[in-house]
Amino acid sequence: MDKKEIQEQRMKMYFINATKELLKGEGLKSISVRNIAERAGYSFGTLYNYFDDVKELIFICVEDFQTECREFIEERTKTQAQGKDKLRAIVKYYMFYFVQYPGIFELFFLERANDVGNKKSTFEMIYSFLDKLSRDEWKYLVEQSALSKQQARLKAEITKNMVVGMLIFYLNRHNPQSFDEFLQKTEILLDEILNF
Amino acid sequence: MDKKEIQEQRMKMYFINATKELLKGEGLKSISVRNIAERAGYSFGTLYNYFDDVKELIFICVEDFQTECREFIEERTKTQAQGKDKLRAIVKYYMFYFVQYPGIFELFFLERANDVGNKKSTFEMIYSFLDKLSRDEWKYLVEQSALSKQQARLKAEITKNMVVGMLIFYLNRHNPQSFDEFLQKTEILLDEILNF
DNA sequence: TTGCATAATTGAACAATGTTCATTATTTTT
DNA sequence: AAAAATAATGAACATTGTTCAATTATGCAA
Repeated sequence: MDKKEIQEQRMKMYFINATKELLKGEGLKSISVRNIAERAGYSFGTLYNYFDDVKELIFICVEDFQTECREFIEERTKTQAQGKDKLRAIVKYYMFYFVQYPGIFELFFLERANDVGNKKSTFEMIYSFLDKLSRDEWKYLVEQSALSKQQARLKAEITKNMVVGMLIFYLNRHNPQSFDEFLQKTEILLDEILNF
Repeated sequence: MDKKEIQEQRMKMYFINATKELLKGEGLKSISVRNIAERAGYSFGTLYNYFDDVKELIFICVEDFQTECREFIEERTKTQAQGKDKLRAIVKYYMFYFVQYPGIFELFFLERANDVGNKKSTFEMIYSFLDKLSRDEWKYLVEQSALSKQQARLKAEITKNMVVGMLIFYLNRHNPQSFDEFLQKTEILLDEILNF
């Protein structure tokens, strides 16, 4: 039935939006079934009529946040001309997005891949997310003969992994202590990687 | 009293060793107060006569594991002559140690810095751990005029952060899937960073 | 409108978590 | 041996995710 479909989707949305609000606000630690359900205006039991478990709900949020993150970056970099500067900016705003929403960072990178199935593709999406965001710029630099295709691949890989490490230390360990220092460090290390 | 001191230390050791065994074996997820206490041969309540909370117990393990990790690396690299190869080897075995004990990786890098005080220094120790392990090699390379002091600092920083990112993706997300691929990727990326 | 059948919502109940604390057991001192 | 001090214990509490029988709401046919 069509009506059923619409109603079910609407119900799901209530829970999804509640979860997204909590993740943005308080982060992963504030997520509980009872919390989500209360914010959605239903009992915690009702949640299980629409989702198998709380993980399913949380991983639905990942895709929404990815879209949001992409838009966040594009808004801030679309006017820039192709090249190193734009590449740097993309990576920078990619990091800033997660600094703004540490809960989403946890969700994207720290949540364990316990089990199976459909989540595999979600993880793959997260892993290649920065690659997709910066692909055009690396490609452009290769076409400009600024560096070889192989070197671009390696530097992109180094960047991708380094960025996660930096975010861990900053968000989980307050190292560096201030955002200013973090910003400065980001710039300096990206400069070193793009120093060709 | 001296006797009291010895007895208390001994009691602490029972719990610490039980915790270390669990971390090495099953990882952080298998850690529970009742689990630790059972393995130590006492009630879970007894644990609280010797530790403020389970976090204190866990963070004591960090220092022990750091010593173990340092020895693990030194055993495998002490015969090598100073230079790039040894530096690569140190970083590699640093990573291998955590691949061997993913629970210790979680403990070192993923456990949140919730609160205060004495843990600050523990986190600082963890953060600078790879720096300390590889300091002599970077210094040697600078002395050999292979690269500038500033560049060495930056490359060390890039490496430190990248390594954590790579371990996250490998241990938490099974990316790459096999240890062989992970090993290969490690070598290639370290080569690129040390390509001077 | 009424009555029945189907569907959706609910929260009590369960297991597992960390932590507290009054009670019990042990050891030390007198 | 009795008293005092110390240590060990597990019942109890507040959380957590999840299940499911019972309740409430809804849709539909008569």
